[in-house]
Amino acid sequence: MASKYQAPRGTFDILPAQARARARIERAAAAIFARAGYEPIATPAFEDTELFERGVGRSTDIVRKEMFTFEDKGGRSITLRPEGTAPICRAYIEHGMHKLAQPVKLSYLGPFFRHERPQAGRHRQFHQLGAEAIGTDSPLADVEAIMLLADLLAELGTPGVELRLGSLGSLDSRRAYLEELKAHLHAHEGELSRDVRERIDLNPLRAFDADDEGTQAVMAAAPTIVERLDGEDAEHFAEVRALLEAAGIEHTIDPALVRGLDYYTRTIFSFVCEGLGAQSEIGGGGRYDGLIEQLGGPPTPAVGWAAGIERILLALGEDGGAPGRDVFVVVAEDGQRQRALTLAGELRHAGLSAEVDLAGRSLKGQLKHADRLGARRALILEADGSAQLRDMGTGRQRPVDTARLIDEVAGGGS
RNA sequence: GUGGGCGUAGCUCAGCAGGUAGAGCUCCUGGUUGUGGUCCAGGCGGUCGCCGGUUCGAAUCCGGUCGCUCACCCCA
Repeated sequence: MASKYQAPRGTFDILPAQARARARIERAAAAIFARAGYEPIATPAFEDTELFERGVGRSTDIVRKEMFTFEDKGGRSITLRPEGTAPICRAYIEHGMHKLAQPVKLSYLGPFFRHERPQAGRHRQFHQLGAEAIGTDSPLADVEAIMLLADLLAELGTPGVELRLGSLGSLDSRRAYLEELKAHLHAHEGELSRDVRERIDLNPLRAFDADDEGTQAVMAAAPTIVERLDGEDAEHFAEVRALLEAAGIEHTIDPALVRGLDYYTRTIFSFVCEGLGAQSEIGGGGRYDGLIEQLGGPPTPAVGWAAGIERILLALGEDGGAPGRDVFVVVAEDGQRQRALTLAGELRHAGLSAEVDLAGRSLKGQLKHADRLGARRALILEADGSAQLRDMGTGRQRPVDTARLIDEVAGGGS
């Protein structure tokens, strides 16, 4: 344990057992994305700092205190990406994707970086997978996106998942609403908990999920943003809700739903999972109709989400299980080692997993090793050139002809 | 950035009215003159996070520091 070097704070090594559990998630997501036509895209792990300042918003915690920012040798300010949507929008604009058939549907998977104090479900380098549908303001796109994440979580068997839904309206109506909410809170300052009172101007929405009674009473009479949506925004939200109902996706309206980025408009949503610790959000997203224009592109509505892979793993409680092997080739006598490797090669070319002892173990040691690896069968090569195929489950073995090895292994049960 | 808990073998931990380090698991070897999974024996493996202080003597006490972890904040 006294190793001199450790993975940097908030980072971690993904060891083989973990890698297997992650691979399952990644495969499931890739299949869901492919079937729905969300094509993979990958953007760099770092971008110009300004992309995030303009895209995510200078007032957000992410930009104010959580970015890994440094200067490159040319004096440019570079930032390790804290989120995936702004870079994808940058790519959309840079490659003129507005000229493609709209919407452009994309999916991604990769590492992201935020300089936060680590805790359960929160790391400095973490992994997200996500989807974006760019170029349509149809509520159908909002619901299709939500369906993808709901499907993924369901297919993985994630327990206790809940969908929270909200709408922010346009940037203007959102700003107006927040002023109204602050005014309401200021008018009742005396009845609020100290915590909430101190954050009225910083984060008034948080007052909605305060536990103390005084605050709850004030919030019961507070305006909600959903009530303040104007005509088109209200209609859009109603359609999203109706479509979710039609798709059989349960959800609850949450007036306090918070997103960490400034660019969201209209629909926002969050999948939460109890029992994850303090970081209960497993994935979330929303519509960002103004972002692409904000970044210098043509006015382009879009919707998308991201989910935290570490959070999904936490919710699944998975360890990855044992890898297993189809065959372990054992030698009864050292002179057979070269032949063992050759035969393992044949098995591998046939699509089977096969290993040989690389450590000079005794016959007994090799079988023990095969057992530890979870090998289903052991092929034992005798000094006289004959061979036995041993079923590691039952302990039964029979002679086999290594000239017809693939047939022998594929055919017989043992 | 703030607060709580914790830092002893690869892993999980015991040891702590201060006397100079242990267990289980893992791994390797043997018991089994060819054959694993149970059992038994042996072996490998530790600057007791680091620095300093008290003491004849510290893993055990004190101070500092670093790290991990949980929570606040905030979020994937």
